[in-house]
Amino acid sequence: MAKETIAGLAKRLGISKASVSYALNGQPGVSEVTRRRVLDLAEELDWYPSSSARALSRSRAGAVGMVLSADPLLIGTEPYYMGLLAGIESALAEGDMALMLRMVGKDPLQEHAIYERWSGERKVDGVLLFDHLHDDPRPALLERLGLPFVLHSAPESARPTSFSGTTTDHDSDSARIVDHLHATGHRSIAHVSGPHSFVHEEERIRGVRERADGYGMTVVQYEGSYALEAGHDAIALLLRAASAPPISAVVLGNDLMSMGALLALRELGLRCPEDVAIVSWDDSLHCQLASPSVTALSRNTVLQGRVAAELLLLLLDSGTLQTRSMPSSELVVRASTGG
Amino acid sequence: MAKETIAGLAKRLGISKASVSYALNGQPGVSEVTRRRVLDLAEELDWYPSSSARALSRSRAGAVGMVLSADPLLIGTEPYYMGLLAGIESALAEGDMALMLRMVGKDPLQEHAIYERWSGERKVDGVLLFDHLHDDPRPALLERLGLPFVLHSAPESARPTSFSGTTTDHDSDSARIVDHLHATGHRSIAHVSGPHSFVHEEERIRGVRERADGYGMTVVQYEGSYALEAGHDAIALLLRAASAPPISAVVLGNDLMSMGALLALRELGLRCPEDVAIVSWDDSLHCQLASPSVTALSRNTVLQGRVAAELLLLLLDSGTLQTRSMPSSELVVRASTGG
DNA sequence: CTGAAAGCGCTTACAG
DNA sequence: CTGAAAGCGCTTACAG
Repeated sequence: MAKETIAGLAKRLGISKASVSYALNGQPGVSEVTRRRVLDLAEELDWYPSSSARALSRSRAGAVGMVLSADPLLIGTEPYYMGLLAGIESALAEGDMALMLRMVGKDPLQEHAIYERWSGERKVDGVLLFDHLHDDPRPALLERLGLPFVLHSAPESARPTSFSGTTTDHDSDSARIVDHLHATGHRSIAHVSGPHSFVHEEERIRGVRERADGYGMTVVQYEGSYALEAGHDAIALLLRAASAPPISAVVLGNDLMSMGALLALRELGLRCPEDVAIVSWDDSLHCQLASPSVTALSRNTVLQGRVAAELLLLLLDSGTLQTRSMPSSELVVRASTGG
Repeated sequence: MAKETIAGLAKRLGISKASVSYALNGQPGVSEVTRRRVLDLAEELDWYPSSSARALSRSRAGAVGMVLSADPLLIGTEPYYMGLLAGIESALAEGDMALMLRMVGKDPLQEHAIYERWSGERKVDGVLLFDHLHDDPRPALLERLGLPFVLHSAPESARPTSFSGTTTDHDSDSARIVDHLHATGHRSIAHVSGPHSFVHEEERIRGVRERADGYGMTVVQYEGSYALEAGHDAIALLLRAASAPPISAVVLGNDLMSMGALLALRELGLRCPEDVAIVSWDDSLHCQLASPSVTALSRNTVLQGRVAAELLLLLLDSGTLQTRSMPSSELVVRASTGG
């Protein structure tokens, strides 16, 4: 069977290609009777319009792009990204948009090159941006390229002027964690964040410090890499440095570093939570399975992906810039803080 | 700046569109001088040919599709899929092919509908098939649709007659595991597999049984779902059933079930490995972090994805059907078997 | 409501 | 080696 085309359908039905197209796309310009006949025939023949022909004539790719730019090792072990992907995918599928996925290392130039290419080839209609960086060059680049985008976890201050984005209330997340530690008796804590180059880490750091200050708690900050080893090394360093009062709880920026912290405590012969309590800024199966299980901030990553994708669809369909705040996270209290 | 086109470049250079096209695509039909001028101008203008126009005139989408069809919860926690994706992506990027990703639940009809659509819209040039099922309807469907595909982990018996595929030597994997258990003194073991509907599970089951038989070992088989709870429940059930000699080691089909098994042992007050040893058929960070750490078969999932993608590219470029066997896995011995 | 025609931006025989 | 032209399969003003 030769591939059917719109011309073929038109001939079979004795009408013009235009009518078939109108019928297919729900456009006015055909009678209901004709429309039904077209739709029925398409269904009967299992026929779908060619995506590339459509893309060419509509000047719309029908796809959005996402670059996963992180240490491949991290991506593989971080459940965070899979959740994000699942959410994105579900929203895109509903909007009949395809997801174009690329994974590259931490090299920003590679990521930029992909955007240039996508824009030049008109391969995607828009882009999803995650992990907002301090002085992030990507928004300006995408604007120059004319590629619409949604910035996930944009700073609260970013009003929907030049781009769409989701915002996360890091202050509230920070407060949740610090409040819990204060309530369980901790007065001197450490905060092992992810890289300061991420905007969300800056905000978390400020949030934790301000909340702790409010309670008169001491907080030592340490910059980690999100890798398990970073959590391990941070603990070793922080607990070696004699501080008064001694650190009795450590907040770590993700689940991997929290696992590293647990390992380090074990090596040092320290008990958790009796000697040192642990809180993870990301929940995952690792936190649940660890012994002791780890108290963690549960952010709904699937929902986050979904909302970001929805904002992008909205932007592409109607040009509407919008900011949506993510629902606040929940602290799941487990054994690592005596839960 | 209006979008450049091939016609624009041709005009600027005072040559025909055809020449520009030939130059761009490395085709004969242009002098080296002209080719250079074209390439230089394209570079200077940051210009790339429109992917949809290309796709339409070449009748080639420039993308391959992959449907992740599994319990979303499983996908999120299984590092397996991320590794696969990373490998696939790296091979495709080198071949200048895009990856079209869809995630659906376990409903096979949904997956089939996606293939029909992709084929009808000519949205992808080929498809990557994972998790080969017993009586898998997908190969026949894809053949009917005219969509080339690669079957990952096809049975050894499948010669490259009708499709390309990778093969895994499950016998050797099984032997590796059983040998280790036998060497560490176990004579009565249980094997908690994944669903029997997967071809690879059938082969593992046979492999384990045959090898155990060779040693005169007893082996009880149990069908799990790959979910953590399945591993948990299996342990409870298997150890309750009094068998002689009592089961002293359990092999579980993936890392999640192995974690469940560990939890169940703890609940039952049994020590691992002293009372019951554990082996996981998939290695992951979970196996490393668990206490005790879990002996696991380390399959290189990144490589597996890469090879599958390479086979598909080969098939699409040259029509060559080929079978490639995956390198055999390595058993990483850890504390759960007394390592 | 319908049809003939141009256009989307490439590739590719076909003549020169 | 180069150019003019047809074709890929849709969509969309534009006339009727």
